[in-house]
Amino acid sequence: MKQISRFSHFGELSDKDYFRIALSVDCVIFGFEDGELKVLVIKCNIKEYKGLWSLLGDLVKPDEDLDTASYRILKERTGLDDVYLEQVQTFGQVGRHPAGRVITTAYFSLVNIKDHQLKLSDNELHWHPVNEIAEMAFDHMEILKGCLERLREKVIDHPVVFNLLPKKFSLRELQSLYEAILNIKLDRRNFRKKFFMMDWLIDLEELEEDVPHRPGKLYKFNQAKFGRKTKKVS
Amino acid sequence: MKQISRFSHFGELSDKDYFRIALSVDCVIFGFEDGELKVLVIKCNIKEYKGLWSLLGDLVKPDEDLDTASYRILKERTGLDDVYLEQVQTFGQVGRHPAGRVITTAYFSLVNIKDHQLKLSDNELHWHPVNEIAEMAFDHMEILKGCLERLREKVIDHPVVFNLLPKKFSLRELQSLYEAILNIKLDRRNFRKKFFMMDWLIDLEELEEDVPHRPGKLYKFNQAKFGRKTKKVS
DNA sequence: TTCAAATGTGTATTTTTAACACATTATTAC
DNA sequence: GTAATAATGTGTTAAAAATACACATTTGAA
Repeated sequence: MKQISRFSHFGELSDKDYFRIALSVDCVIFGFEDGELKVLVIKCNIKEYKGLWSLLGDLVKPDEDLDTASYRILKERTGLDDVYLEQVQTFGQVGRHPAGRVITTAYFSLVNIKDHQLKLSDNELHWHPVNEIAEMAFDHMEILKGCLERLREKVIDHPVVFNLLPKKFSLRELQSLYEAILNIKLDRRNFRKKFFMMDWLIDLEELEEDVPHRPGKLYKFNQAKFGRKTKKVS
Repeated sequence: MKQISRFSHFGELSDKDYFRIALSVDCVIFGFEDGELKVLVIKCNIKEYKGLWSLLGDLVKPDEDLDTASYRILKERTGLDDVYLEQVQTFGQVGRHPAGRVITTAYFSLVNIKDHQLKLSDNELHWHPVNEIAEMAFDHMEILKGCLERLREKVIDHPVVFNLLPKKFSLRELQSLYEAILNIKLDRRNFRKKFFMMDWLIDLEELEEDVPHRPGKLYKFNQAKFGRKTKKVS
């Protein structure tokens, strides 16, 4: 109770208010490729979790905001600037990291895989199908699940999936993306009807190329209608 | 980049991976009284925010999980054990706390005000109508807004509001609670119909007492249908 | 030229949500 | 005890949203 009082009411933090704690952010970076939802992971080298996949994360710096830290990681890892990023949950279990007390705040982000293919090769980074991951290092499986669930809730009401697609895309690609995220089959006619009604799409009057079948029309996201990408749409 | 590698891949955290950071949790404790949604606040005594309301929070202990810390605060402040608690968001802006770098994880909780009236008197705690708070200490206004928004989303699909009511309640009380949370008027007939359809309620075959009008039937929450209070219902 | 595969399109049905009014019951005031 | 007050309790109709469903068209490939 004394500690509460000191903390809530009176001046500076005293030495014993601090302890050896590290703060990190972990990014669940989603991508979409070959009809599958994928997540960017890296092989874990610490002995406790040798060989398992882990998420991309880093310690937060003393003078760095949480959001800034996660943007930094994304930039460093994917080279991408203008990505969708959303804080999901903070994981603070005492024993979650073998190296000590590390609290991590999880973010999910949505990127178009094609936009940064080049950066991947010389690295141990890897796009892994979300559905095919059963085990990860640390509590990263739990983090991944939490972020996936949040993504699923999000896409139902909010136009965020466009961050996973190239600028121009067909309705088939869009539908297949929703099916991959939600893990369900959708009716093509109802899907199209709904999207046209919502007015989220702009018809580019162009056709797909290099597809082994009748090409579909290409669309782009009606961004003007929603303002900044990362802003929540009500 | 070196720091990323050390952190992600190799053994122990080195000294420079730590910095003077304090971790806290803040609880937005909601209650319902006199037809209003209220939040439990305390007068802030630090000079920068003298006289403003602040949320109830405390530093997390070195060996304490985040969830445990927020339960502890609730227990200390309200005397209540079995409360609904949900993590909402972590606030880590560099300058958010005048005493130093303090990162806080916000939780909201739902309690029945009547259950712990006694504990309040000798304290500076105060139940304040949510709608009448315009300014708070620190970034607590932002935290409150975030939690309120989360609560609003939550109550639409999930049976959590019962935590704000006494064991026995009338449909009028229940509806008035929804109206207070969502800040809208609801149609009484549709409201009742919906609740009976959802099968969330058990008719206690009792009537209200001490009401200055025709008493309504009393109900209790159909808890058996949903398992643990704090568990998410899909 | 034919085949395969995906595009593009509309209607009927069901379900959900929203709007809406009056008789009944208990309390209170006279 | 009678009348006034105030809230309870109850169904139907209309509108909107979600779902189910089939066939002709276009292009690429064989």
